[in-house]
Amino acid sequence: MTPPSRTRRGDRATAPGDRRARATILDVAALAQVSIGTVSRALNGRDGVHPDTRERVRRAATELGYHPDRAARELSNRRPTRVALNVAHGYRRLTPFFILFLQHLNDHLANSGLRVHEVASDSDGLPEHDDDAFVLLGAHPDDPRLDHLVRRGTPFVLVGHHPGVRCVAPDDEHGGRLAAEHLLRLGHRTPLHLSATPRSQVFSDRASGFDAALADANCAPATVLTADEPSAVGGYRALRAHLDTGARPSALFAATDELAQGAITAAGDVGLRVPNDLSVIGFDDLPEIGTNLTTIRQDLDALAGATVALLHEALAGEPVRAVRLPVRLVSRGTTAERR
Amino acid sequence: MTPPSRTRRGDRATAPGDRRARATILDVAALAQVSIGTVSRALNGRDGVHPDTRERVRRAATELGYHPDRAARELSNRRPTRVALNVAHGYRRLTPFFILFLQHLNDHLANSGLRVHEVASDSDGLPEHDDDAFVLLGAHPDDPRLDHLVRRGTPFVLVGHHPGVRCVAPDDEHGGRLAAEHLLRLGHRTPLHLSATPRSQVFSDRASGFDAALADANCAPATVLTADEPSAVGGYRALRAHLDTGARPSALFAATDELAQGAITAAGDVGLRVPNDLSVIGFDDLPEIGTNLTTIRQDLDALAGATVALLHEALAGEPVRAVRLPVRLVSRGTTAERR
DNA sequence: CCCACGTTCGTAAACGCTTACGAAACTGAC
DNA sequence: GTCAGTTTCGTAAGCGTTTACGAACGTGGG
Repeated sequence: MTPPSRTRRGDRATAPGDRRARATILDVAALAQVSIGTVSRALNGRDGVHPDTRERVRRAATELGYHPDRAARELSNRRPTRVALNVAHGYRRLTPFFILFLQHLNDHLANSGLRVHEVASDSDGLPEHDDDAFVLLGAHPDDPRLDHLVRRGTPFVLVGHHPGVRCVAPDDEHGGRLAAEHLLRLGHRTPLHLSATPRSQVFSDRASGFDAALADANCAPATVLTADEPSAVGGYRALRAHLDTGARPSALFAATDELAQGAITAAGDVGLRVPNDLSVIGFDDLPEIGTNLTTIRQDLDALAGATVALLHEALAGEPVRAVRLPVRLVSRGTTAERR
Repeated sequence: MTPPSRTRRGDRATAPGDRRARATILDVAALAQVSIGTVSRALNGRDGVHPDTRERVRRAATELGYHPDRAARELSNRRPTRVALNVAHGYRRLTPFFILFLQHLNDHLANSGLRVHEVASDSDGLPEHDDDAFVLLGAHPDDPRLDHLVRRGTPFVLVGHHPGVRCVAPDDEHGGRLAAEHLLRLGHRTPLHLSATPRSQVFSDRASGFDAALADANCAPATVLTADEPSAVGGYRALRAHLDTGARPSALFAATDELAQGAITAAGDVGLRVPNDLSVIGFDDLPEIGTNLTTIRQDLDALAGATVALLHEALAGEPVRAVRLPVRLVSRGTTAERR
């Protein structure tokens, strides 16, 4: 075997005092004591690389903060950078909200020289190597995919929250808070909270913001109704069951516009008028919801834009950061003063 | 002089029956009977190229539909693709509308791997060669920059209209039409039209759509008031002068929200109430306008997104197309039925 | 001990472009 | 007709990656 090739630039890694120069595959090769071909194969998951070697290369790459140059890769590959969308199992189902977000995301991606390659909807399976980057939509606290991607050094963005990874999310907790404060201002001191199962991070953040604001106003934590699915019918059934026990709440915070939708129908069916007898506030501000719903608005387009911006940062090897997008209260016709 | 180099791929241009393969600099060099170095210099406006040769290369490039590969160029340049914004002289001044659009455009560009290099605000001067692509904001019918860019084969997008070039614009004419129809529905058959000078394409499109709808309803063309500047004070002065002659119109279509703003103030100053005595409808739907203005809304974010999408098409050498973005009526509190 | 085979890896070419360098051709003055 | 200076252009290296090819090594059977 010939000794590791020392090209004219091979010694750059030996003098790491260099200015802002990004590490190249040559630097990694020098550090790991292998050739550039091996580095490429190791990092791209090609086989024919000894596990030990692969590990050594990976370590060298992370040590140097190496990220392949997009232009060079595209030139060599003869294809644009491809990003795959990967939806967490069991998480966000194909709700209207979700589909809407996907459309915005697609637009932003398409305007970015990036190409959406694949949308895996129910993948517990770990991401494969065919794609250059990933957008993860939601994640369990101990999602194996996260660990997998960081280990492999693949650029990715998580839409959701997780400590230590590059992620973006609307400020769900603050949204819950806004909802509570609005209701409190209207004189409702014992509002209901309508949530749903599966109870994702999103739902618990909204709930905890809501409860925190109630606590600040010296109110007891809200009674929680849990719909068996995060949809209009789920919301309907949950509230209807509650009302059928004779309960008569004056206000309700639904974790989703769809849940709110169902709740309003249920209220109507037992003769309650909204907002006179029952104030209802939702979350998301879906344009589809025809009613005049008071809700917490999140800007899907901004969310999509931020996702793509972070993706570019990931591709460029910039440091990890988390983005939290503001939400705001949109006060419309389904909330009123307590009578 | 050595004969033109025939590399292993040099003969591809000789067999143009190839499938979707994009023309490379080699093909152009072969067709123009020069070396690739000369092609690069000729097309990039470097000097040291004989005018005749340059012309020959240009012709070869357009004949083959050649566009440099972005990845290769970035790899060689060691810098991202740079795009310059270039504002037409005398056209859109720095109105709030315009600034707002620039912000959206900047966001979309930044999310695109593209970098804004330069904003030339008052440039009759022709674009130089430092940039890889251009966004032109507005253009005269016989703007020399257009011809210049097409000749040079530089990728660009015009925000505005011009036959034969890649451009994007809101549907101003249809917007004017919507305004007229709204006023007609409310019973106003002799509305005023408040426009401004300089009378750009934008203004004439809005006016012609307005007049066309009036004509369809068998109404006479609207009386036109022309403000001496497209601002709130311009609008104020124009309408105030008109009202001071004793005229008492029942409705007015302002070509921009700012003009409308000024008009409303003028009406108030002579004791006219909006919308009871005078209905006012604007155009643009600026978020800044605090009043409850009925207006024609255009989606700035969509406009910016489309601009960037077209820019990518230009960079990729795809065929020219023009995009026209829909606008819609937002009916609020400054228009009412004629009494 | 030799040979065939599989595994692991290094070498170098290729992607399409820009540009430093130097060679050829032309210019004009002498 | 020479020669220096000026245009004009061709050659080749280099940008950072992927990957086909083949070399080196280890393994096992005979």
